[in-house]
Amino acid sequence: MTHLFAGIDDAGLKRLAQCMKMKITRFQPGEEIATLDITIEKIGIMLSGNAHIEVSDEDGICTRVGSLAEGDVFGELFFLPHEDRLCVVQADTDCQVMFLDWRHVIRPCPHSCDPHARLIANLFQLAAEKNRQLSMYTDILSQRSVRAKLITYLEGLIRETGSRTVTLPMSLAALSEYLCVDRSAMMRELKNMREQGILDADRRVITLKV
Amino acid sequence: MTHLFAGIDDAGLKRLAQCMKMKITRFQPGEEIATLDITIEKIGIMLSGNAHIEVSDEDGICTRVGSLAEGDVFGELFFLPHEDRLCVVQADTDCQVMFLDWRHVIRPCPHSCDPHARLIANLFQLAAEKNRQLSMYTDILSQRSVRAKLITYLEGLIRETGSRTVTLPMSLAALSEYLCVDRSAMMRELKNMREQGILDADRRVITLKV
DNA sequence: CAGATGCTGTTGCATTTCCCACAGAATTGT
DNA sequence: ACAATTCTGTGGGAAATGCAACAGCATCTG
Repeated sequence: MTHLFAGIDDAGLKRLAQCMKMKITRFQPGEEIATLDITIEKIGIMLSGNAHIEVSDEDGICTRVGSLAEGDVFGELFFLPHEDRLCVVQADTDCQVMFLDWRHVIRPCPHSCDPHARLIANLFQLAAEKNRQLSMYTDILSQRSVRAKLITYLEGLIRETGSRTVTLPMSLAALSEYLCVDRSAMMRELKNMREQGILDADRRVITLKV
Repeated sequence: MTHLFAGIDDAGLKRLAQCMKMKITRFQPGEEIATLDITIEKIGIMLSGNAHIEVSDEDGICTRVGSLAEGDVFGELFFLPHEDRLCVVQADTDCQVMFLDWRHVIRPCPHSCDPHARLIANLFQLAAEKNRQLSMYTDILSQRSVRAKLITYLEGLIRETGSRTVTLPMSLAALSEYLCVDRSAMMRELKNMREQGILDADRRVITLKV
């Protein structure tokens, strides 16, 4: 995974910090870190701690739409909310967050410095990766049966890890939610596939044999 | 929808064209316009004609993953393929395509010109919008029932158009594919909802009454 | 105009998926 | 070490979904 400051050395970082007036702020658990608008304005980087993004619809019902941990980047660039919805980033633990001002990011600094170009490239790379993740997810969800969803998901994991035996990064219960299927239906399907020799499954360790 | 060159006047465009060596190429139907790699290299803008993006997996099976029409932008920034897959942009009709070189885009030109900053901002805006579209789609697909998928889709349309009565931008058959459900099941559900007074539906004109 | 094609609307039937409920295994917290 | 909680694995019965097939309309084409 690309890092926002990948390929930028300390000297470059210092220059950037001046160049675009980085600010670092601390937040307490429960505090509001930022609200996301419909225009791109800010970029935040989680330096430490955990947070989440939640959207509330017209009825005031909140839904968690994402989690943020150390190193993660957030902002309108990565999550552009719908027009009439309120979208908030909220701290779960103590957090340190660095803010960049969008206007300074896109306006090339008068020195036309190299770290600057690098930062922009990294930002694009991150946006592209986010994009790829999302389309991988729609790939899974567009499968019609529980079995096809499972296989598509597992193939993705296999592609990432390079091994046909994978360990699920979450509980089976959580997986069923991720795949948007009933847990018991998924367990049943796992059993069927095991019986048909399509895969081996022992708790969270699964080997796809197709 | 933001345009790639939004807010840039003719003088600015000319300057940009020099600045980043824009190239315009023609393509015949069926011709390959570009292949998308796993690193960001190029940005293409459809000036005229139609094309599509297709991915072929290890078995050589192609799947259409997107359509491009006049004004659309493509490139690794917007569709980053999986590591071991071949991804091709292919012309459906006669096409004129403008190419920008990625390196010239992110490297602020020595003149630090304003159109340049504008172009970068527009690119980001487009990426963010693409992102939003994708997450809207996952929103729909993550609904468990045909009814919930329909309602989520319609609410999205209503939000976009501002009217509770919407005309579907595709045939009902195409909609069922988009929602990843069986066509007859969807028709049945539409009838049920009509009978229950949840909506009015006459062919592609639907009014949501909730 | 006639024929072809594609879209819409409907139905019976098979299958899958969901919901609910339960019990043992594993994990966490005290 | 024990209690509490979560996770895993299973099953029956209900409900939703998918499949296949057909007929009426609309649209396109020569």
